[in-house]
Amino acid sequence: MNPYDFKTIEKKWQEIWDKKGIFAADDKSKRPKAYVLDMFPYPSGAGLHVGHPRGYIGTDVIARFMKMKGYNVLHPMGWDAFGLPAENYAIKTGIHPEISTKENIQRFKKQMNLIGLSYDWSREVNTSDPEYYKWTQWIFLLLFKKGLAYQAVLPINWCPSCKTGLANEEVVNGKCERCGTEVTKKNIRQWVLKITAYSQQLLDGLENLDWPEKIKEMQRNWIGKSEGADIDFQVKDSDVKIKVFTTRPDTIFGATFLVLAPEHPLLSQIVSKEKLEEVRQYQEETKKKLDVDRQLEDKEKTGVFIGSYAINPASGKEIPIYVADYVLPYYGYGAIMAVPAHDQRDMEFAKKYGLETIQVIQSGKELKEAYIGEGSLMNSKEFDNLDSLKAQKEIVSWLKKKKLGDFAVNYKLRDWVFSRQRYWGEPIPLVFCPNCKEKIESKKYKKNEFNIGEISNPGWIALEEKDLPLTLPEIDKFQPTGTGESPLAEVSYWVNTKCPKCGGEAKRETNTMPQWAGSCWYFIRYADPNNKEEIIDKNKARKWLPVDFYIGGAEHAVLHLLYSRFWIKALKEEKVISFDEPFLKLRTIGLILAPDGQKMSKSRGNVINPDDIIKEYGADAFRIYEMFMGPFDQPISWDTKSIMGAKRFLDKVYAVSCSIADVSSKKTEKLLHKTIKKVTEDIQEQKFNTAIASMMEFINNIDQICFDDFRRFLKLLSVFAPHISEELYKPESSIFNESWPEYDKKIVIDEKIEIAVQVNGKLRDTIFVNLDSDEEEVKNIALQSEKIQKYIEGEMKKTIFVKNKLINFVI
RNA sequence: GCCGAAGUGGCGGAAUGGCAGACGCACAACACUUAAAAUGUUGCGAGCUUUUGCUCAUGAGGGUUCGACUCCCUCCUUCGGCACCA
Repeated sequence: MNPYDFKTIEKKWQEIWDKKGIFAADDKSKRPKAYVLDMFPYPSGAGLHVGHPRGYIGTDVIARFMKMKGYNVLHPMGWDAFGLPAENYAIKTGIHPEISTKENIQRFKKQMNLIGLSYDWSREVNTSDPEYYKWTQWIFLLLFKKGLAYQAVLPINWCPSCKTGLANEEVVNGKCERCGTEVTKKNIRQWVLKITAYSQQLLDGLENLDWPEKIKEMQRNWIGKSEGADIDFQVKDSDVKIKVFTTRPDTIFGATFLVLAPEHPLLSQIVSKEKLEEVRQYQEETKKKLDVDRQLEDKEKTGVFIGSYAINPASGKEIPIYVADYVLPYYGYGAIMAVPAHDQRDMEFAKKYGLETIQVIQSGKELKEAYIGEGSLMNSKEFDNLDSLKAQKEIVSWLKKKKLGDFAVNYKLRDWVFSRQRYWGEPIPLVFCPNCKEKIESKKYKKNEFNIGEISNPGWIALEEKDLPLTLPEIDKFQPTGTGESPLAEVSYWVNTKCPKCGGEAKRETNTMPQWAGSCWYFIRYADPNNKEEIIDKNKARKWLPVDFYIGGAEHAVLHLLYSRFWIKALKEEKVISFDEPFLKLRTIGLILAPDGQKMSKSRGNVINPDDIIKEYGADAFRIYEMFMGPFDQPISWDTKSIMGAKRFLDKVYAVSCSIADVSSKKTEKLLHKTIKKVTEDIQEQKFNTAIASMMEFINNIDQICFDDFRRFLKLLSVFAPHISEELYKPESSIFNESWPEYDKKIVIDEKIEIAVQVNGKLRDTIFVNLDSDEEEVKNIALQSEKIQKYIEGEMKKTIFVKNKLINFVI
């Protein structure tokens, strides 16, 4: 048997597809649309390894399948091209990120084309292209004007030696990845987006999405809704009230102290003179700690009494106020009422500092550990003996009447820190104008002169749409400034500008946007990539959006998918688009690990390059193997040996094409229809591995096949192995312009079927019976079997009969 | 610690209440060949058995059921995610 010449065939068809534009999405077609999308990659310097294409091939199978099913398919690809590695590479080598990024994109594209992926390259987008990021900036301004952007001073990871801010991934074990210095915190002015304004909507929106339950659950946990109460604690001898959130207002009589986070804003007002120094020192200590350290598992609790007391609004008792780092500033109000009897952390803290413990829920046993369950109340005055769930409602209502508290909902979700002190990102299109600042602060401005964003961030003025894109200035020094600011801050000709509102002297914002910005909305742009007037034409938006099928790594379960959903909800409110969830159906890919079971990475030296595999076995064999190796959503180790199986299968298909008969045998015909059924169903459930297995069975078991039937088989194969299928199909234009084969229900059915005969649930024989035989008929045949007779001695208690499956005699 | 997923031949996996191991890899024997490779044919969970066949076997133990890889309980292991969340 001659192996087929994949090199020639694959190159030939890739060129034909490209020339004829077979896979271009048609803006004018009346056919129903299917938008099939990959998560676009960051074009790293390392190129693709064999793990990346798994998702791309899966998406490609679906896109080609949908096309043959009669859909007008949109299947684009692009580049998430801003990001840290390109900038770090520039710092090291002086090569401009734009240049290295362009080179990387070339390489990625070449590798993708070798695989034969059916992308519509006419719609390619690149997030670092000014024509693209013009619209990223446009969306930012829309959010800003809507009041969804605000400034805050927040700590960033800071390397005191490199004098630069660090991303979380650049901090390894609390040390700077580059120089090994201990990382500390530095407060920096940041832009923050109010994603929390959409907490409930983001939670509710998950309901109707066809996403893996696991991913939905992760988003729910991330949003972290909890219901409880806000309660005010009056500070003794002061006007200050400390607000806390609690999920257990029923335990309020057991609240014997308050704990504030070291970052709590009211701390300085209520700390006593004697304790001032001690508290300040504790705050400093906390600053040195990284979140990681602060959250270490069995770390001993630390804290400081601040010398002041608060009044428990229920019991009226005076309770001490502490500051401790186990209370986090971001969650709730950065302050808790501590109930040592019913919260383990509070109990540990109380034991260490000798604080009072009052049990208020009956637990039925001695309290060695905090009792966190439900029960009847005790030590709670008029609420005694009330069930804790009921007591929650009554106590909050009672506090509400006294104006000391109210029912409240709290979310774990935090607002999104949106600025980066970096060069290689989208410039934030704002200027700071002292003149306008004064105008806003003195309220001497006309109605509609300033937008909501400008009024709530005095001095910060939005660029006008006609001035977008605000492009990155060319620089050749990418080194960090040492002050924590972006390298852009050094480019004075760029920074100093005129205010678009008043024409006065102004300075540009030098922070840039995070990498997520471009990926929040790229799928919108694919529908209308070259539009210079609008972000997207309304008709095209209606035609293509939202995404019907989205495939990517589970590592994006929370951030990318959540941020993107947030932007879409805001854009819908502004009527830019008319859908409120971007990705209707989502499926995740299992990681491909190196043969050693480790993650593939350059540093481990275990990377397998798809180019080498394709050179040796061909793109079709590579594609078949990637889809055959195991369930699509499970992680799996690469095994180059096993690809031989895929190659042999294709060689066999090729051999069949050389011995075509005039008519197919009955056996072959039946098998063909069964295979069509199985492959169709499996593709719809992304069970690509079993779809391929059934095609292998088909090829292994046919005896005599005619060209028409062989072509039907090739259609099934074509979505997985497109090149060889095109070649053998001998098409007019392309096999992908043909329609997906249908199977005949009558042919699929077997008239005689084999069923299992069991005695006491153990298999003893199998017999052939007519399809749909009834119990009596099967019983008669089964009892004739000698094997069965051997086992049937004594009284038959009952017979279990499952039509077309089995008969079981219970003795 | 919590949440989630998973555990099946030498290996990747199939079967999600009804004949465990489809399909593939590796391996072995045979055929073709001067030879090797490639290809083809056959075999391939373990034990007992001359064959027929029998017994055991899906991480461990228990349970439900006529019947359990599949459902329930306890435990072990691995992988992922989250982690002092008030």
